[in-house]
Amino acid sequence: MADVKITIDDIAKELGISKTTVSRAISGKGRIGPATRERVLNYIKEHDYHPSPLAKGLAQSKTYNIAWVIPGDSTVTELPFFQKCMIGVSDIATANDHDILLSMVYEDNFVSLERIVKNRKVDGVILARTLYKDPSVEFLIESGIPFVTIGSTPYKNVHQIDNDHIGACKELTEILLLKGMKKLALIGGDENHIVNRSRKAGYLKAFESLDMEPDNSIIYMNSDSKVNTIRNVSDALSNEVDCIICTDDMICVYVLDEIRKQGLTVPDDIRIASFYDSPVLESYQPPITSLDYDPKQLGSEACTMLISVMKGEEVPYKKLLHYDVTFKRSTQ
Amino acid sequence: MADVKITIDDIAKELGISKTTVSRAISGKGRIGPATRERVLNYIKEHDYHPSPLAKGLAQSKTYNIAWVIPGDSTVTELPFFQKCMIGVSDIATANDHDILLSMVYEDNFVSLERIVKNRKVDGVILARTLYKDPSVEFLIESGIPFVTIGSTPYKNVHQIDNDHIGACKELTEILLLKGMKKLALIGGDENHIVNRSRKAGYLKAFESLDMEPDNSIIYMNSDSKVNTIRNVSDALSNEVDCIICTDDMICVYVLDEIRKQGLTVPDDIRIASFYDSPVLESYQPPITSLDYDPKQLGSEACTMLISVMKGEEVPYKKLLHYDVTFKRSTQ
DNA sequence: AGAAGATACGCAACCGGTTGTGCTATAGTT
DNA sequence: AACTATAGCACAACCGGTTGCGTATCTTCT
Repeated sequence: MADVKITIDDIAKELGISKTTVSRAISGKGRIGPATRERVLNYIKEHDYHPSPLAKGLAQSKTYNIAWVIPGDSTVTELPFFQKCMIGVSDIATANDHDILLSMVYEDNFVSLERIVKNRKVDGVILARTLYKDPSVEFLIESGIPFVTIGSTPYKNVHQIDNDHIGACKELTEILLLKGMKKLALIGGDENHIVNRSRKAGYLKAFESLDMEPDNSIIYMNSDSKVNTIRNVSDALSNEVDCIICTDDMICVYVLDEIRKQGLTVPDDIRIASFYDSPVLESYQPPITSLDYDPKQLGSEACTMLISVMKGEEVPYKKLLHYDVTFKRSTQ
Repeated sequence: MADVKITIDDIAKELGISKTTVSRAISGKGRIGPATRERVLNYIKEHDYHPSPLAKGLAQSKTYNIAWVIPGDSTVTELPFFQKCMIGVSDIATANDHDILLSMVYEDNFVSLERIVKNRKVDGVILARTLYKDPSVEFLIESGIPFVTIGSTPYKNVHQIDNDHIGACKELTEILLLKGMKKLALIGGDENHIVNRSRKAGYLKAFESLDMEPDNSIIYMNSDSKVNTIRNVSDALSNEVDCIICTDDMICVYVLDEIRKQGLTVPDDIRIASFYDSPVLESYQPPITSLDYDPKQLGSEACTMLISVMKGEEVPYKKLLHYDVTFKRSTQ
């Protein structure tokens, strides 16, 4: 640390060779004698030399950074989902000598992302958003920068990765239907959000595959607030449903509260199923049927995908990660 | 976007002036005619020119990046705390034309941080960690890079910012003591973590200020697992305590579970108080006494502090943020 | 009107690397 | 022995900005 700052020129001078040679010794590219190479590498180890990423970047028009773009909206940041994802991204990025530049965007603005991309501070972008139709995707397409989205989008020829929400919810719904549920309600949030949209699609698919007809009057996709959710539960109960699937576990908490208030018990009077998005239901009694998935894996797969894309490799545009359909917390 | 990439030279040539002048027009430094300046600025707007941060950085030995360092350990990432903090950091950084480079560190290694600092990819560091004694702080001191820590550290002459956990817990304890609690237990996690350590200190201070003697046999600072916590609760109950303060709300959940199991009710048989670290207690019935603080503010203050430090300004080493002691969720 | 000072701008070096090209000595071929 | 191929290395241009210094033009003052 004492050495103020040591450059490639210093090394060249010290070793009596040209900086070209030093550079080649480090990168391993170009023709270089093994003995010389060894000398340089040793010198570098000894003196704890780290090449300036700025200079390197300037010369190669690369930054060795990737952008990690997540929503900053308060409702989303309550969930540990993105934070877990980020660990996966971080691991893979670090392993590939890339650093992560953070960008927080909001439902109605992504200036932070624009800045980073237009300034060319990154070589690629991982866009982790929740909206199905998302203007920032269009921006990225325009810009020409390599990117992958976490969460499905309707845009074509965009690299995207997601958990198989459709498949998981289809499976869950099928299981419940086969268990004999007659009136199976779905209570979910805004369909502009990928997760809700997908889970509803899975719900419908299950009916289709079993050749049954879903009852649209007990599908509630506007449960964005506690108030709405409670209204929907009441309505469902007055419709005498025997089971409710919640598209996320925050909704599930409200549903359970309301059911308890009305004097009903789970699972005797009514069954409840949900997805494991956050730990709020972790210690709930009785344990709730909920499906697991692994955000960290989602992150690392996304990063792996992006790095391939940045290398110019041919990568399939879409990848789905399967849920762990083992009902870990279920007693039902 | 069509223009492949436009450089400062292009602009100079196009406008028939030197790149020096263009550079000065942009930065505003150096003597330049207002008319010329206007021309350049207009051209830039028109052609959506963004100077290369790499070139700029290389020339000035600055990166315009700051590192955001957080723990990647799974127990920590469950909490939305750091994510909320990050929003504050992001806002301030963006407003000051800085970007955020992410670094995930672990209790037993901070290679990611080392890499970023040694590679000079950042101009400053915000270290958001939970350990009281933290080797990465020593590393940062050694390196000479400007940094601030979120969370108090015992190191001297280190810029640090934290919520006033001591003050808040002191106040909470005092209130409870003044309400007449005779046997007031404290159940907390490992004292190597800043928060636990501070809250215990506040607890003790309260007794001191009221000239009372704390009972060490009902202070349990090893509640790091559910098992330990439950054992501690049992022990406290057998000691016939009339109130329990939990150092965090995850502990509080376990405490409440156990109390319920033993057939006791809150707050009639026993009172429970905690801190609002995550939303797990949000919908608990009955609402639990818990103190609020604002992670986002913590983040933005930390970033503001860092930027001052980077500018070389004189900044007090320590700053405490006060809690909102309004007992929002309390009915007790 | 001439000198002094201020203003506007250009020249060229520099930040710290990468890389295409060319030169030289050695090894390999016939 | 003469000729080519190749390995090992250096030169110098280049990436895209910033900045100290020098110069030409314009004010201003006496």
